[in-house]
Amino acid sequence: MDSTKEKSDSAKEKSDNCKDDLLLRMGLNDNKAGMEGLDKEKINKIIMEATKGSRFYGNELKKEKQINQRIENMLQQKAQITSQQLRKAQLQVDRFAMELEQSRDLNSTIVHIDMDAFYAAVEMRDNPELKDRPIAVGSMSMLSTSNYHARRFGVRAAMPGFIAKRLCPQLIIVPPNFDKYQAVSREVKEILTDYDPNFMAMSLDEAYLNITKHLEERKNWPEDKRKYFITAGTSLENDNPGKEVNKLSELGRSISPLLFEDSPPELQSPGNPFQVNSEEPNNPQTHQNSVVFGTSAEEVVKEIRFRVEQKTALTASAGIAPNTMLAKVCSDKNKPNGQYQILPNRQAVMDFIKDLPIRKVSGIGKVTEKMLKALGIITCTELYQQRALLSLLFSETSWHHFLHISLGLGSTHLARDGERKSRSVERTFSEISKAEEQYSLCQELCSELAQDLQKEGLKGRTVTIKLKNVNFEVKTRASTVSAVVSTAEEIFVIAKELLRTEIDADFPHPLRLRLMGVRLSGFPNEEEKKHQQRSIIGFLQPGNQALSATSCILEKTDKDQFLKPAQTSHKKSFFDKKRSERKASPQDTFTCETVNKQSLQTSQSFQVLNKKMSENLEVVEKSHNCQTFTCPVCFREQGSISLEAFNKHVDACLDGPSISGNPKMSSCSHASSAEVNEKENVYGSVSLCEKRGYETHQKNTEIMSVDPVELVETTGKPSNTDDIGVLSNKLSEEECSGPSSKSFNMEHCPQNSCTVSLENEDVGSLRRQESPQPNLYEVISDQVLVCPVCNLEQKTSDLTLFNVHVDVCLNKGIIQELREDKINPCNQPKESTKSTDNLGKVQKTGNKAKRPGLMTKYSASKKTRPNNPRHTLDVFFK
DNA sequence: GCGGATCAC
DNA sequence: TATGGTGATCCGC
Repeated sequence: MDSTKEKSDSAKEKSDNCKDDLLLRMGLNDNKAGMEGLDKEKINKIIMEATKGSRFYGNELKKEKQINQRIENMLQQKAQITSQQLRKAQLQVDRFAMELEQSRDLNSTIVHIDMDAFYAAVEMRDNPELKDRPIAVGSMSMLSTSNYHARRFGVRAAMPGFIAKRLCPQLIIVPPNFDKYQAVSREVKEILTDYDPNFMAMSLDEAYLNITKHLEERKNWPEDKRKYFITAGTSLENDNPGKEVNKLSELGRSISPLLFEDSPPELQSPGNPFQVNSEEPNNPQTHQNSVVFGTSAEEVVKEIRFRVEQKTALTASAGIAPNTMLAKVCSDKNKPNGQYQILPNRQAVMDFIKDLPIRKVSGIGKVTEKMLKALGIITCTELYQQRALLSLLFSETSWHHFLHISLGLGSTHLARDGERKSRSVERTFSEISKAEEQYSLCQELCSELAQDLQKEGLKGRTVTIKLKNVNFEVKTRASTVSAVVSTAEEIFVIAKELLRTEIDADFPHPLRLRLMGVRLSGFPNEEEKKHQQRSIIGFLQPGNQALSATSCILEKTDKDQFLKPAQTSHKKSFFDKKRSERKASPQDTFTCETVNKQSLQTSQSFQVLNKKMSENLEVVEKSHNCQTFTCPVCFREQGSISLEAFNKHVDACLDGPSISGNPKMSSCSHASSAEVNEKENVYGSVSLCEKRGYETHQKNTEIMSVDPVELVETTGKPSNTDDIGVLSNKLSEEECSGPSSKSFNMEHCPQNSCTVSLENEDVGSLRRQESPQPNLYEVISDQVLVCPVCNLEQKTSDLTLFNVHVDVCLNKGIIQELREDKINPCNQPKESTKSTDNLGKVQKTGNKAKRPGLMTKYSASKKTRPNNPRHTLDVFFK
């Protein structure tokens, strides 16, 4: 009877914050008279008092309204379904159900292991003072878990600590110690490996095992291979010194008394420490100091739990079933420190499923539960009965999922962890409204993210920022660039721009933020990486005639490794600064940092740059014949000259080192590689380093372009080309470390010519091409690059950063603004002249005719960004 | 590709 | 005083 109470301990309830649902769930916290704890009314009252009127609650109400609207939409749609449609759907769904039934696989034995109140249990184990007391792990702001004692007071995971304290003033909140949990988790996983080397860890305290193979082998195992000695753990000794511990019947409580004493007494059936639901003929045999486990699945799982407890003094619960979906539900059934098995036959599965509330199933969350409840569906049986209707109201993915659940079907093999798809960092803080602080924070997040990315060697193309305002409204903004990025600086260039757009959009009102996050995704898969690899090899292959434009997508140089960790320069973190309330000057708090390094960009920059250039040319073209042009080669403004004159300048720029009207241009080299080599070997290498040291104010840009056709022709000198791929690595590693560094740089950069035409035809052809002409630009700049899109000087010598900036420029469509305001996007946010829009404001949307999806079909609202379109160049310069 | 949402842990 | 962080996926644009 009361064991059903403990079922409610499932992880699912942990994360629910919605008060309505909380109220419902609290019914599971009722206590017997005289017992310590709170009844549900008290719990709900306290929670409501602590919650009501808060911004958080306001947002919860708003979200609830949206869900209700979705439900209303769904019910409307349901009302329009004809009986004929329903019959047709029934046939279709039943056909599919039949197929599923035929493919039902009962041959696998899947185990789900779940450590009981893991973090809390570890803390209790390691601190005897916490024994017998209600504890939770987390902070005043948020708890990640609570022990069973605390749960009697309604203290749950995902509940803010300050509310928990009101529920249970004696509650001890222990700060989390993840390193320790990790170490314990490793110990557990070592055991699991013995039963399934390919087990799937879902988190520190949860894992799936496929023990099918183990069972097969185990059949023939002699007894001593299944025999384990019982050792009393340390926690045991300070519990009940005189207690007899070497009997299995005592294991449950004696070895890990802490948890058990918190458990409802009815779970502690003295003669049966392992909660099992079937009569097992070969229960563990206890001897003097050892125990022998049988060969059945149930015995295996007992053995696992026994070993885990012996090793860690912590208990685990487990579920055994023919598939993962069922095993997961099972592990929850006899929690804590229990196990449950669904025997591998259809009847057993269906019996189990019959009255199972759908909410118990992984994947059915709060919202889905509510929507299905509106259709009268609470149990799996009802889910099955309504299958035809569901197929008409939900997306295919969704109703397929529902059908699987209602038939008790699930995955029978443990999918190997796929490749990571994204990496992110986010942080909650007390309100931050000042733009410069927001930028500064953003920069810090980018640095953190970059560190994480570097550890895993990840580079991606899409940067997403996440903002949550003080009203708990969340929005994300993403930007995809044409080449992978990974360093803090690269990511920040993009993130900053996204942030700036949002700040501008709300101007003159500040963004009142409580959370900010940065994510990188769009990692190239293995195939793409290989392709890039092949491309670079093909590109550099001597005599390669079939040099296609696409083959020029080269691997970006791996310069991060020689980039000084950006963070090391930060003595104090943003938060530290805030905390100490030492206000730095605006320039300090937010500047687009000049990257103190020089990097040679061999590859993708060409693609990016070329694209930008071609688009820039269009810009120029569209802005009539007399304009301020910026040379795409030397990046100097050419003043108001005609296209023809500008073209001549570009040609000249490409043709020779001396450029008319550009006194600051130190070289725009078209020397032979030998010349360059010599020159740089003798002078350049040293001078560049020196320049950075002593002449940092001086602008110095060197540009080389490489026409691939000529490159191929000149590959008779292998030394010129073979090493291009590693060129920047070497260069930057040795950057400024000695005279040799720069010579390397030049040595491998074959000179060449590149003609840039502003004739319409050429511009058009550039534009039309998916991939630009395979020209390879290498820009070496000591100080300043000029963005060919926005025409503004970029305070960076890092070409990749520069390219990212250009990408961002294009993506955000800020060219016009920039040209007008002459505001560098790397600098302080400008005062936007844009009127505030209703960005983020909720608007109703009409019903769509298409088949609904679970998540959005019945969406109650839609956000629009009327004044913040994703401009394309075409739009901009129309 | 983007943005909002849902879900798990 | 005070309601998390990370990753994945789906769906409609």
